[in-house]
Amino acid sequence: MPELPEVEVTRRRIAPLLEGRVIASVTTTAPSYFFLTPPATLRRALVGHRIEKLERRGKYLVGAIDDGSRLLLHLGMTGQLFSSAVTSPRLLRASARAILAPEAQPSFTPDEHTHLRIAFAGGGPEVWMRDARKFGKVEWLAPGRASARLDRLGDDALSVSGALLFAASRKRSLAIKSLLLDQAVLAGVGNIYADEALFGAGVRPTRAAGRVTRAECDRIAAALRRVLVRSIETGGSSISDYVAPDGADGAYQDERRVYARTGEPCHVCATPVKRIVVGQRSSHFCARCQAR
DNA sequence: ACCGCACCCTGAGCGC
DNA sequence: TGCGCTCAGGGTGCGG
Repeated sequence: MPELPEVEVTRRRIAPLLEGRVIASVTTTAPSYFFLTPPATLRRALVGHRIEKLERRGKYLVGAIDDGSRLLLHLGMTGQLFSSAVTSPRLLRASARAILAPEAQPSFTPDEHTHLRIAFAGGGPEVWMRDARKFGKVEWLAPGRASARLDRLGDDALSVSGALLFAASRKRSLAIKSLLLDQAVLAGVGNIYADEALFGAGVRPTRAAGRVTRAECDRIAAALRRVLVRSIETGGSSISDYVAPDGADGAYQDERRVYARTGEPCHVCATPVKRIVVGQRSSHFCARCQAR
């Protein structure tokens, strides 16, 4: 679900609820691979402490805690991080959505997928994390402790340059689309924005990375920055699960040019958008606008 | 070193 | 209605 724009919008809107508040309690579901740090350890580490600042590294949220430790959150494919005070149809199953009229939908109550609930001293809305597929992650890092996951990440995708893409792609035989998705090259790019950027640059997703020219790298970098910034401005893409912490939907899905538009006409030339598989991920492009 | 693949899960939507 | 199938915004670890 969440790529850089959705994670950034989440960070901006959840930070006011989180930053500087003393954590009163931490409630979790049972231990599972979702918790890289076991729930009991997590509770001990967080209760009584404050998250001073919430930052973003690629698709990770990193909370800086008052004792120098850090809390890492990753939303995986279906992760949702939100205020306990909000409701949204996206927090409900389709079956529940179908039964209840929108005005009759009660505020969300924690279900079996609500893996983390953080309450604060002095009350107010809690911060809840829900993830049906459990591809997300929660990890606590003791003071001074490095994180292999964070250390692996390349430059943040918002600061991508053509020079960086050109250097990273030389002598690489994989598809340029797969290179863009490699978090060690660029942190934050996911399937939607890789497809959208390649469309914007007029480059086919299957092109061998090593054969992409310097001029094309410049165009890809510019298009990537453009779609990421625009998506943040519009609140991200709400395609199936993504909901902002305040319960609002994003609107960038309405500005997509190719992603999940298979068979629909290209907005530029009306050629039906094609869907193929590149590196085990569905990929969408216009065969006319994105020449071989 | 690089690259493709299986795998970690649940739920929606489709054809029959 | 229900079954079986495919698909889904991510990341890791393995083997060739």
